[in-house]
Amino acid sequence: MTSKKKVATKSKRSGRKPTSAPKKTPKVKDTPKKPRIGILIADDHSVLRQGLVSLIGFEADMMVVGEAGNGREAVDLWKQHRPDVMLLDLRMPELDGVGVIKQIRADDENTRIIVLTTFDGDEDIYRAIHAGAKGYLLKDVPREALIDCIRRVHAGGTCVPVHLADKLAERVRGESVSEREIDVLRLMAKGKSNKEIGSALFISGGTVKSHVKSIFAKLKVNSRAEAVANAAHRGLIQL
Amino acid sequence: MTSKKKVATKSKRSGRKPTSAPKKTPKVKDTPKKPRIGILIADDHSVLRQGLVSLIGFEADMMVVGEAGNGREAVDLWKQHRPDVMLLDLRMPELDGVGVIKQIRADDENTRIIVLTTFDGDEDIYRAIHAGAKGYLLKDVPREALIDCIRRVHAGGTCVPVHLADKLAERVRGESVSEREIDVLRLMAKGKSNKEIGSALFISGGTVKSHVKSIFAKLKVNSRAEAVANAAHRGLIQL
DNA sequence: TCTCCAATCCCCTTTTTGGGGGAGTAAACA
DNA sequence: TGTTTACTCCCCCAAAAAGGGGATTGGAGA
Repeated sequence: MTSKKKVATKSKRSGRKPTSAPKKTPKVKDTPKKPRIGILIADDHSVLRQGLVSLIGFEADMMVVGEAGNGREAVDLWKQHRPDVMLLDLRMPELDGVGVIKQIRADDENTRIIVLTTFDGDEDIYRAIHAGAKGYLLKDVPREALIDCIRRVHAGGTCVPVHLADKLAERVRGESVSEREIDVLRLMAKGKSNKEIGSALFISGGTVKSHVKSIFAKLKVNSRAEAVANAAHRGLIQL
Repeated sequence: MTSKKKVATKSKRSGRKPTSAPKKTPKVKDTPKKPRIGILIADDHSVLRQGLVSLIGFEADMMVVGEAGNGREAVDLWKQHRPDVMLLDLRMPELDGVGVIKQIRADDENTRIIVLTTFDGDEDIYRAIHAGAKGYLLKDVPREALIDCIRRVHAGGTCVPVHLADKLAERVRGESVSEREIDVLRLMAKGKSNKEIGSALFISGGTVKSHVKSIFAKLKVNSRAEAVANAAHRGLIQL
């Protein structure tokens, strides 16, 4: 399953610290002194995995140590290889990205995980960062940004694109939707009336109405249909 | 922008017909007789493009002739290169996949286009196939299936995974939602009332109500909130 | 041609929603 | 300790939606 491409050892490394120590005689012994950044890839799209492997293959100071196609595999391979950096998709079969982060950080608080995903729903970002991800990239990142992000996170830093950071900040400022309200939202998306929602949650229809009112206020909408659309867009509920 | 990886000319070709004609002396003159399948890639995710380039690079009888990062670019590059097969993502900036298919088929009825996308919403599949796509793959396809699909489509065939074909069939059986009804759905998702929708579409609120009724019937739902959720899930509307 | 159906408009009734309030309890937080 | 906040429940009332019926037009297809 795992591709075994051999990296062409292009010298493009250490472009950030011009240490001005021009050893014109490249000693072969140098290589073991500088171990590569070991990277674990977890994504259910094989084509995308191949893209990452290929991109990372261009970098002399990085190497892919494993590829996982689902969440459980990701945790297993992490335990097996203990990579320096992990590239992780949020939406995966078996175990979703946030679950993977939580499980891994239960083992090692300091693991460097970069979430690389398609979705920019506020909730996804928030949950990933909150769970302990050090970076959050959308899959349309240019190649340089990805590589730069890996280096930054490996060095102990973080990386979140500005427009995503803005969403995060907005999310912190804005009032957050409570668990109970999300229960209501989910049933709302199934077409239930307040009374039906009340029955399902063992509360009165009037209470549901109160929840609905505060949902509207928090999401800044004024109808159930809009609330469902908004909540789905933010990633509060899955359709 | 376009990567210029040189293919390693791995001999893995014609693995389907074991012709049992083991030419131990590979004649160099063979190559021009068999021109490669020229492939154009259109996807807004650079990492995924890289993955495709890399995967296709392993095949001796295929080559990537161009990479587009959005719909408009895709059409331009198609006109410029006239590739044998085009791999196309549906969700792209500037111009979406279906729009690309339509524009290209206006020029050439016989273009072979494979839609390669993340979403399996019924509507996406239907629209793509209806617009003239020859193949429809989800991005989690294994590498072999992708290559096989390219060969099949290039040979004039089609390729749609069974579970997607099922959805297509189901869609044909079920009643389809009309354009006007989708207009209504879109405004519904924005929280508009029937009266507001009527004003926006220059029809009476009563007419909107009729549309809403038939939407409910077709989607088999009984509230606006559920209709929005269902329509979004099917890909009828985007949130 | 005739039929089907999308699109437009209308009637009726009952139920639900949306927008105002207020208010008590328990838990978390400063 | 006091304050906030999620969760629960209640009131009233106007507007909208849901569910039922029917009717006309014009175009696409059998």
